[in-house]
Amino acid sequence: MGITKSEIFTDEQNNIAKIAKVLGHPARIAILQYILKSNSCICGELVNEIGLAQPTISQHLKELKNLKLIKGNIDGTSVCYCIDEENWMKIQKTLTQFLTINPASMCC
Amino acid sequence: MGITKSEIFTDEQNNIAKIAKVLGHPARIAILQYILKSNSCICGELVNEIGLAQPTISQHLKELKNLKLIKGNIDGTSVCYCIDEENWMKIQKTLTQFLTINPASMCC
DNA sequence: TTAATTAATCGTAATATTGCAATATATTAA
DNA sequence: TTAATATATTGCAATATTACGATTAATTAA
Repeated sequence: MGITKSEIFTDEQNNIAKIAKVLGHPARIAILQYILKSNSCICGELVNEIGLAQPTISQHLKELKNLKLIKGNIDGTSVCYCIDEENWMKIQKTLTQFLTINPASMCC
Repeated sequence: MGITKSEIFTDEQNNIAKIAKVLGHPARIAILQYILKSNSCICGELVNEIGLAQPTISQHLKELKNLKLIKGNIDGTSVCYCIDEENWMKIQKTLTQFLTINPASMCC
């Protein structure tokens, strides 16, 4: 089918999966790493830095924006993207919390 | 196209994305949460617990096994799945490290 | 205004994912 | 052995994702 049955899962499960899904592409990881690395905001340099076409980068940026990992500020003809600190922290917390194992639950 | 250009990204970027991709489905999150919650290992209860067909669950389990988040022990006709603690920790570290922002890099 | 620049959107082809019925495999029980 | 049970695999249909050329929209420079 190709369609995920979101209805049968909890909001938390859907939320964690949604976050992970957006992080599940190397181009988006590369974009985030580049923004994190650059002390200042960046814009279309991503197209040169990463070897993907401009519409492709734009599409990936859109997904990162939708999840609110980044935000874009229009600066002349270009757009400056930066980390959306507040939401990043929330997302970080959600994933970190999920990944934190209670060792007592292990058995094999 | 639908094909990810893995060659143009670093191993680290591909690795982080691969991990996130596996976590990017609510059924797999639900499976992991169930294993974590149950004090003992589980097997086909997942099919009853989660509202998906047996082959679908089996497929999701396979992906979790491939990433080594879980491991399966054959126990009679059933299979007991549990967290692969060692690898889970590694994966946890990889993601957590990536998500840890250096606040100095923010600008907007 | 017009040209240049930059980024977003549209349309589309190629590939991947999700889900399940049917089937195969493997182990245990009788 | 045969039947029963549990899980994995195969094959397929429906949908999603990735990537990019072409185009559009928006801003700045001349």
